[in-house]
Amino acid sequence: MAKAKSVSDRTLPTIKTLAAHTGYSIGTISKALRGSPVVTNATREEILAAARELGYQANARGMALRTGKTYQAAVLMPITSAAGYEWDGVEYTQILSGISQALDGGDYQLSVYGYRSFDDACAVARRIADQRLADGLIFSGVLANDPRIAMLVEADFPFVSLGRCRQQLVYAHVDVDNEWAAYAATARLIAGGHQRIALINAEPRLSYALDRIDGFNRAFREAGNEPSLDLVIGGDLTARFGRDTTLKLFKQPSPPTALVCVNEATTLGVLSALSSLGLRVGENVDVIAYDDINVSAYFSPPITTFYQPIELLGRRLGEFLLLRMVDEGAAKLAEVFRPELIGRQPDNLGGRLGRS
Amino acid sequence: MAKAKSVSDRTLPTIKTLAAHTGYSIGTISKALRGSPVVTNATREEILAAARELGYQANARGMALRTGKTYQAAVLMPITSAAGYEWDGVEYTQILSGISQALDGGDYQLSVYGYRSFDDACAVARRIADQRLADGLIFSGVLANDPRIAMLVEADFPFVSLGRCRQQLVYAHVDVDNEWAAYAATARLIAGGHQRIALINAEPRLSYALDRIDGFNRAFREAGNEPSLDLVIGGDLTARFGRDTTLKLFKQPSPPTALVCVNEATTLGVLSALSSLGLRVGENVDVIAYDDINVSAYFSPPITTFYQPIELLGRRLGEFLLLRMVDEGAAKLAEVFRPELIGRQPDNLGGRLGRS
DNA sequence: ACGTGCAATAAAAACGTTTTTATTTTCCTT
DNA sequence: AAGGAAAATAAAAACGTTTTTATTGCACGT
Repeated sequence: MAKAKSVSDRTLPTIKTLAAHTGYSIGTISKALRGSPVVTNATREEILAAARELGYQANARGMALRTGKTYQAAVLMPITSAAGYEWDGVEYTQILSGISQALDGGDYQLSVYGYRSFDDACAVARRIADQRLADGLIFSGVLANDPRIAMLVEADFPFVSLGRCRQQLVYAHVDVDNEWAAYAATARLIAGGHQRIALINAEPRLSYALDRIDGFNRAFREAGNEPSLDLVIGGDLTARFGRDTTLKLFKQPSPPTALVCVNEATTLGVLSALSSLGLRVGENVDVIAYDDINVSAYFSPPITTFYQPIELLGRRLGEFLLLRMVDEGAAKLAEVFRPELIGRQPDNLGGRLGRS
Repeated sequence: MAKAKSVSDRTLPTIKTLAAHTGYSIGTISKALRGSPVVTNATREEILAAARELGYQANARGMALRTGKTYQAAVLMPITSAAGYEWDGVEYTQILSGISQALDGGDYQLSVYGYRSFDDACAVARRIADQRLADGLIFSGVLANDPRIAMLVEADFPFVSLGRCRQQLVYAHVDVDNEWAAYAATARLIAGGHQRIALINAEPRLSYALDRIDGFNRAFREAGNEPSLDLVIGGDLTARFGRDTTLKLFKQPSPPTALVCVNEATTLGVLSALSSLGLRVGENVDVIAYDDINVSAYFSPPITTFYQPIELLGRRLGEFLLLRMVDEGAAKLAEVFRPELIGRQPDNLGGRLGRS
């Protein structure tokens, strides 16, 4: 039985193969392939033809070693522990998908680094920058005071963050306008007659959780009311958190009459809790949420949400990183998306707002 | 204003730095660091101490170039197009998380390759193997007759697939026992008195979709009934597909009385449709589903599911790949997980089965 | 005392590139 | 027709490793 020719047997054509094949020196081959103007057009054509013929592909490791570049774009990804896994972090599929789209066809390869804790994330980021494991870095889960941003800015290492910190630093980033998002949702509920509004929020050390609280407060302030700050709860964004929190809130002497939920997983938990409490959305209580994987339309009842174009955020992250890696200034690379309201049955706040 | 020292200014310690620092030659340094037995213990200690002191870390590119290894583990990931994004592929977060856990601490770096179509996936797989862009490959979405498996086996390139094809080939894989899973769900419904059972399935070119149909058929056969094959529908596994399909099924003259749903996204769509049709799960109709991101407990009503340990599958994929890359035979690297039933209200099939 | 064999280390080559420096060729100027 | 600048290409060096080959020093047996 003849053993199949293993992929490791064959040897790939290198620049040397091309040199032998065409009679030019390896230096000339290299220059021709890189499009250097010092080689004659005729020579270049000849070499390119040979490259095509032999199926030559530049060896990334050789290039990397010589140039010092890695041709890797690193992404930090939170790793969930197996135990109580629930929906958590699912939007990462979209983010990676977007980044991958941006990188597609270019020279950069997407490299994923998992981390288990924030400290871990910092350590990994530092290692990537210090050892130049990649030419650039993308990460999310930005804290109000994020040491990664400070460190990377200081080191002048190319990166793009999904989210903004609260320090006065210039860096490339993409974000959702969380302040406005929370403001708009809260204002809509206030206009609908609500005073006791709960905010099911992310952990308050996260920068965007603070932004949401700011928007929440602004809505009350503009309406001339005191914000119901006792109803602002932060936690991990799982369905369980949504349910547990809701059950707790409605045990209070003065429960909320409406809830703003920061993602769909918590929303699902909130709806589950409301249903088990015998409360009906749109009648006894109102809920406004934010999309991440866009299934709110299928909840019972369907929930009015603000749509966040997560995949687009991902694509922009990738695009910005590419620019940043070719030394585009960080100042220009910033984009903040405003979520878009998608009204759904039976959110009849619009009606209550006096429109009909 | 003094410019911050950029990360690209400093030069990292190399094996040469260590050589200069200790007085040994670079060859000896290399051997000492790799733990070769030819160097004296005293020398090794001395060199390791110097390495620690200078914070030396081996340069992956240098190693890669010399050894021909890439120290990259590639993963093929489906890329969803931005347009109608819905939940699709969210389980990839868990899979990547599991793989990342397996790779953690080792020498291999996780490299993600996006693909937009099956042909694209094949092309990317071939490129990875041909050009040795990575030392190993993981992919999912296996077809009954999957050209990637045939090609990689033929080339003897290390890989692990999530899913099994229907060709007689020896290759490392991890899978869910889909035949059994569908069998168990269908049998449970048949025992509960159902005859007209729908199977909301993946596209039938996918190997596991066929496995599910097999199990579905076996359950009917063992009960001595004709399977309701007209109620087996394949499609993309979105919530929209679940809803549209359900609405269609219940317009038929002879609609199903129970449904088996292949993942949670479709389940959500199915529930949404049932609700809009005025049907109540556990009363007019029964539903059994399969977990992917484990939120079925929060559906209204909560749905009985078979739990699939997706993150564990991911971890096993990574573990198997590591073994495969050090030349462990593929034959030993196979594991098929059986999902576990998680009964939830208001699935009262248990009651109807005559237990009480 | 003197090769022998072995242990320890040094030196050199190689992996596939890019880049710098050197050489050859061409062609223009006088 | 000779000299020299410019153009084209070749040669060599370098990136950081690992591995193969060469060298050194030393203990040993005779």
